[in-house]
Amino acid sequence: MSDSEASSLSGIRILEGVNGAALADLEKACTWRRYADHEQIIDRQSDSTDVFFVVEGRVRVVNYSLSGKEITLEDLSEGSQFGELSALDGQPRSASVMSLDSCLIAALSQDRFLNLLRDNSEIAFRVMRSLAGIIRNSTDRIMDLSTLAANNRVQADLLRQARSGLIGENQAEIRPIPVHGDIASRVSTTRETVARVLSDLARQNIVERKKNALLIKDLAQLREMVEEVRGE
Amino acid sequence: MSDSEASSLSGIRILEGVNGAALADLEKACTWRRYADHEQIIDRQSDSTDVFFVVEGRVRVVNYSLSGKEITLEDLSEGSQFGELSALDGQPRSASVMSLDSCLIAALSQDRFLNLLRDNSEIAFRVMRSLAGIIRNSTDRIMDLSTLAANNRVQADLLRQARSGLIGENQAEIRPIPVHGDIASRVSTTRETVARVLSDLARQNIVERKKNALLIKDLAQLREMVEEVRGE
DNA sequence: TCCCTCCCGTGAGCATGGTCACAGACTGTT
DNA sequence: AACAGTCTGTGACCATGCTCACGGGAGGGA
Repeated sequence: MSDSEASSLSGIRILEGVNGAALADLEKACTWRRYADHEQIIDRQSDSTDVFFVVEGRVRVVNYSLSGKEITLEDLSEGSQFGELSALDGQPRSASVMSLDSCLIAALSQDRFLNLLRDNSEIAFRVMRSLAGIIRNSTDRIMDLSTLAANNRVQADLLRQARSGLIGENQAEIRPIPVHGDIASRVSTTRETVARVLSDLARQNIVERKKNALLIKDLAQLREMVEEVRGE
Repeated sequence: MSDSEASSLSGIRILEGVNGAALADLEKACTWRRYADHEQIIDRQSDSTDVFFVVEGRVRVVNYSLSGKEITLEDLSEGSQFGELSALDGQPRSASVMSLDSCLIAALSQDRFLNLLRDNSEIAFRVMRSLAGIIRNSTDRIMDLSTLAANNRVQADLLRQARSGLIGENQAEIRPIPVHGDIASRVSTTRETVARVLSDLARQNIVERKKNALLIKDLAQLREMVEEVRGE
């Protein structure tokens, strides 16, 4: 992403096609703010209703159990938006959001957002499709939690991550090496279980821990290990 | 619901406020069909794109693991719609839907549905709010699956069901008596575990199985049992 | 160089709850 | 009245995986 785009909304997917003047207008209407690593951007249960655009950096949508256990719902990168739920229905925030990087975030008021949706059905459709995507991911996750054992959920997560780092037909590289605790938080298990699964896979020559990448050497077999148990 | 409304779309929540002529037009555009008990209405993975309205009866949105285990995602009653996801994004169905009763269902084509949303932003907003509600429910469920033990999930489900049958401050009546297997399918556990939890609660005088209702005699204590574990 | 702080790896112990197996209750049917 | 079908209750067994505990490696400041 070039610097000239860095502080504009031109990279935001749901706003694609908004013409220059209207976009400049929106940019002016936003409150812009830069966040450092691991800063809280939204607090669950708070009752703000702004919508946020991720202009630069990455953010994580999370929830905490009362015991402090962290459940990752989704990671979002540049071009995404979050906070639509409260803007749409006026209810309190359903989850917390924190920065993973140094982030540049633009916040748009509920009013402006709703007007935008009302006046531009193309954008409304993009929002609906984005919501539909979140629902599809959520139901997949519910199915995983309901039907897969913990170690298979870890394997399934590796497969998902592998999709963006394919090398040829049967191999993939995940980089940077994922932190075990992060995987655990995504698939609702413990750091230790993730470590054990990875050790097992390494012993079976299916993955290999490289200097700064995790190499998956046999995608097919990994896939088989997940499917196998799904079936029984 | 009176008979005069029984075969019209006037009870469908997202269509509220559509004026008579336009509504009659939509009604004519729909394919109407009556389903008996436990008939399949949508098959997961199929690639139809219609949207369905529940005019009469109740339907269940479910998914099956390959082993045949049934995971209930949601039960819908009169006035709801389903099938929007595929209509919006053109992807295959994300879940199966079956009738629970004898149902009267109206199906509207993707084209007509999308035109409707484009031409009537009020309806588009209702659809968005409805999607937002599904997402909120899903994330709650993911949190429950991630942080609660099986028996606490059963208790939590009882609390949810109790909300629509309150008797005074601290008691509630759930009727008809829920079938154990149904609860199990909603909270992803087994029929046996549900039976054991209910037995325990009966022993502790918190619930009582009546002739054709489940009486919850101490909501406060039940609530406490769930919260307690959520915290640790 | 020496801490300090994150991670990672792994063993032991134990609670949870899924599985299997039956027996009993209740309903509607012939 | 007998029977089939569906739902419930409970015991026994045992795998999974969470918890706790600890040691080791790798990087980064001072």
